[in-house]
Amino acid sequence: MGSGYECNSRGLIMPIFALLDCNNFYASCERLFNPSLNNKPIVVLSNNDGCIIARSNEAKALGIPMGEPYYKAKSIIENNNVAVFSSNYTLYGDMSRRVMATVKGFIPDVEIYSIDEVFMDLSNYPNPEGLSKDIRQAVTLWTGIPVSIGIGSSKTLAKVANHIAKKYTAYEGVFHIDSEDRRKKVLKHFAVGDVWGVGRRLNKKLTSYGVNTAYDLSIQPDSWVRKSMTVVGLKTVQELRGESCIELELKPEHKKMITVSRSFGRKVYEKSSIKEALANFAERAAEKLRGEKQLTKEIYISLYKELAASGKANYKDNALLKLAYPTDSTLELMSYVSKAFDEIYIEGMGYKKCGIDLLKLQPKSHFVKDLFDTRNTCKQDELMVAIDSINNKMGNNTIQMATSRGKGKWVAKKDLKSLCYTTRWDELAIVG
DNA sequence: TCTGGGGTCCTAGGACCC
DNA sequence: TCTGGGGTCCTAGGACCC
Repeated sequence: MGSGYECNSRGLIMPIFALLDCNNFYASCERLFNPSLNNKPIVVLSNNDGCIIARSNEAKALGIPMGEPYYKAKSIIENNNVAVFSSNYTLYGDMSRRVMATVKGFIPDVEIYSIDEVFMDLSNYPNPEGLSKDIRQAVTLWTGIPVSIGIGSSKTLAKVANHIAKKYTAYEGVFHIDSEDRRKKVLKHFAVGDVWGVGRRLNKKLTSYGVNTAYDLSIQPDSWVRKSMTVVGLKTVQELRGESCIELELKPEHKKMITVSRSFGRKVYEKSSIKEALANFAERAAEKLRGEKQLTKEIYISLYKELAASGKANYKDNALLKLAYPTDSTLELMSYVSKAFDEIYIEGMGYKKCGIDLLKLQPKSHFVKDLFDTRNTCKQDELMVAIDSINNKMGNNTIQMATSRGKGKWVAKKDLKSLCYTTRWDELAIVG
């Protein structure tokens, strides 16, 4: 306590990681702008209003499971007056930025791990626990989002500690695995399936071998772990023992792929509708790509059809396009996608979903035009910059390519979406 | 054409995460 | 057992080479 450094059994200095995680993030965001929902159950639905992806504590207490299809939970929801929202990613993204900005005000060295989680390196701070309490308080005060913080000598242990901080209110939202005794005690009561890196599949396998708790896993021999969980699992196990193997990623690496895909609200047969959807996705993907300041060299197009007869739910038709020259132009992407689509589309087929991936990305700054490249890239760049800046200022889709704007038969259902309280002038929250 | 052994590169698919 | 969309990483296996 007090030095800011922990030592392991060999007397080596160990790093200190903290993980801040927003409690029931999406549900908390919705509640923020609707105080009448305080202490009331809330659920948030996935795209397409398909299933439940976030629940307030009250909704969890009602026994509504995570990932439950909406229609299955409908009776519980109606009987208990549960507030239901379609997901509103604009709102969540904006609230996330506010939370992260608050954290960065305390700790400059952070890794934003997901929309509602951030890892911090507290190795050089004398009182990690006190500091975490201050951060937690500031985030609550300045953003209204409740958060929990877990502290440990590896990222995996910080994750475990975070679970404890959330579960046991007596710790007031901050829990530190600060000794060997505490580490063992905690891991012995921690289900192996809840460990970061152990998914459904591995959980099943491990429990079948009698490895039920995180502690059980942590004492397995390396060779066995390597064999049954690959090198990834070995890292997890070492981290559970308190040895840090997964470093903080302070600077986000360049993205390796960009995906835009969507399920349709229903089966879609019209060629023009699917083409319109793909054009939309190409547009979105190109925007993301330019936002990342990268170019793409490969486009992967997938159409998902439903094969009722085969028992298999989804069957996929793909096309992989390798581009002669890397690009970030919406126009080029759209024309490639459109041509490839014509080749894989089957007349009369009912499609349930489609999407595109951009692969083999490379930084735009590294691009050198060669003699055989006859594209007018400068002119396209100017056009794209103009479109992006207008769309940024005036809202998405202010300017859109004609092929991507249509009747929108493919558009997903979003019946219960809340307003964009923080990002759109016309939907600002009204105080009064 | 198979006979051996060894190596690299690429892709598809699986498993995990939020 | 797929209910959603967007990611990353690892491995097995095929193609191809000597």
